[in-house]
Amino acid sequence: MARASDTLIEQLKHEIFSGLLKPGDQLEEADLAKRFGVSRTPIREAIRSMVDTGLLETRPRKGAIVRVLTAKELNDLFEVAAELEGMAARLASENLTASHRKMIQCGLQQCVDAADAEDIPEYAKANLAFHAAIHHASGNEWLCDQLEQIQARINVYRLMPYEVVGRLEKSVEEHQAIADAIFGKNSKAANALMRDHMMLQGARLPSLLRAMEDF
Amino acid sequence: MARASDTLIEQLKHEIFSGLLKPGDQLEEADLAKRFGVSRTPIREAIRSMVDTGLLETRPRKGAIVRVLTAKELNDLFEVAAELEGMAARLASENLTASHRKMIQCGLQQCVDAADAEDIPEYAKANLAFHAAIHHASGNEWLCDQLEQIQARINVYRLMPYEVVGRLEKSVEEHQAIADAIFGKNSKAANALMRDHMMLQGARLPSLLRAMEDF
DNA sequence: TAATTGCTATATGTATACATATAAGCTACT
DNA sequence: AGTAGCTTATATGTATACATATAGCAATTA
Repeated sequence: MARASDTLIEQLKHEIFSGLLKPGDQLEEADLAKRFGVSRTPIREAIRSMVDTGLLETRPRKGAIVRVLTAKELNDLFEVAAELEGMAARLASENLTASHRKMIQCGLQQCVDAADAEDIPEYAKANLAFHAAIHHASGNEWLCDQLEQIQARINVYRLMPYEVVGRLEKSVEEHQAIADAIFGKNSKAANALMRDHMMLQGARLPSLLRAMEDF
Repeated sequence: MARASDTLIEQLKHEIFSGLLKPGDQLEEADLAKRFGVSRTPIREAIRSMVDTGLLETRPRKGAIVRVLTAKELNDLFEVAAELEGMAARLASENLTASHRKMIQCGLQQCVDAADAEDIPEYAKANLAFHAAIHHASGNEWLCDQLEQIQARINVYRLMPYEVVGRLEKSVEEHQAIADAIFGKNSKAANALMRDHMMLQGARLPSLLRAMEDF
C-alpha cells in the first residue's frame, strides 16, 4: 500500500492546480484530516513536503497557506525556468536519440492539433507534453526534476484563461522552430529559441498578475 | 522556541557535511530519537524534509539512508550547477550594486588569503563565500535557493582532501577573472568564465569518485 | 544440500493523546 | 471611552501507543 501522505500530496496538488485552492487559502490540519479521513500525522507530512517544494508556506504557529508569489518572485521563477528550459533544449539537441525525437515530435503534433481546434485546456496539456519530452531528451535526470518542480509552481498561476487564441498560433510556430533546431543538432539555436520562447511567456506576467487580483 | 525538527535538520546536515555520516549510512528513527532526546515525530519530519531536498533517500519500508549518487548523477548535478552558476554570474554583472561588489571582492580576498596560506579547509569556506556573494548579487532569490540546495548536495562529496595545492592557485586566478568580468559589466564573459570554472570542478569527478570507493 | 515456506522480530506508517504558544475577546481601571 | 492586562479557546508541536508490512532466519522437504 502506498503511503497516505503521498496520496494526499497528489490530491492537494490537484486541488491547487484545478483552482479549488487559491494562493493565500489556509490549510487547517484538522479540517484536512476530517475531509480525507486520515489522522493529522500524514496531513502534516504532506504539508511539510509541499512547503519544501515551495507550493505552500508556513508562518510559525499560524499554519500553512497556499504560497502567494509576488510579481518579483514570479519573475525570478520565470527567469530560472527560461535558463533551465534553454539548457534542456541544448542538451536534447546534443544527445538526441531516435526515441526521444519521436516523443518530441509527438508532443509537437499534440500542440498543432489543439491549436487547430482552438482548444485551450487541451493546448495547455500538449504544451506540457512537448516541454516534458525535451526535458527527458536532455538525458539529465536532475534537470528534469528541477523543471518539474518549477512547472508545478508556475502552474498554480496558470488556471485563469490567460491564453488568447492568437498566442496559440505563435506558440506553435515557436515550438516548431525549437524542434527543428533540436533535430538539426543546432544546439545554440535550440537554446536561444527556447529561452526567447520562455521569456515571452514571462513577459505576459503583468497581465497575469492583474488578472489574479480580481479574485 | 524554534521547532525541534528544524534544529535536527541543521544537526544532521552538519553530521553529513563533516563526514560523520557517509553516503549509504542508514538513519534509524528510534536511534536518532534516543541520540537527540526527542520523539520520533520531529525526527520523521526532519528526514522527510531532507529527502525532499535530495540529501537522503528512502526505500519504502526500509528507512532512510544518506543518498548515494552514481557517477552519472553527480555529473548531471555539476552540469546543472555550472549552468545556474553561470546564470548568476551573468545577472550579477548586469545588476551589480556597490554593496554587492564589495561582498564579491571580500569573498575573493578570502580566497587569495587562504590560497597563500595553503589552508585547504579555509579555502573551501572562502570558495563558498565567493560563490554565495555572486549568487546574492544576481538579485534572484529563487536562484539563490536553488544554488544553495545544489551546493549542499555536492558538499556531501567534498569532505575528502580533493584539493591539490596547484589547483588552489588556478582556482584563484579563475575567480579573479570572473570577478573582473562582473565588475566590467561584461556579462557574456562572466557567464562563460563561471561555466568553465564549474566544468573544471566537474571534470575532477572521476578521481573524486575513485577516492570515495576507498571508504 | 539447496530451495521454499512460514514464523518472528523489527522498523516504518498511522492514530491519538497531551503540551504549549498565540490570538482574540472580555473586563477592569484610568 | 479607550487601553492594558488577563483569560480562554484553538491550532500547532510533540510524545506515545498501536497497526502492519517486510526482511531475515530457521525448519522441513525434495
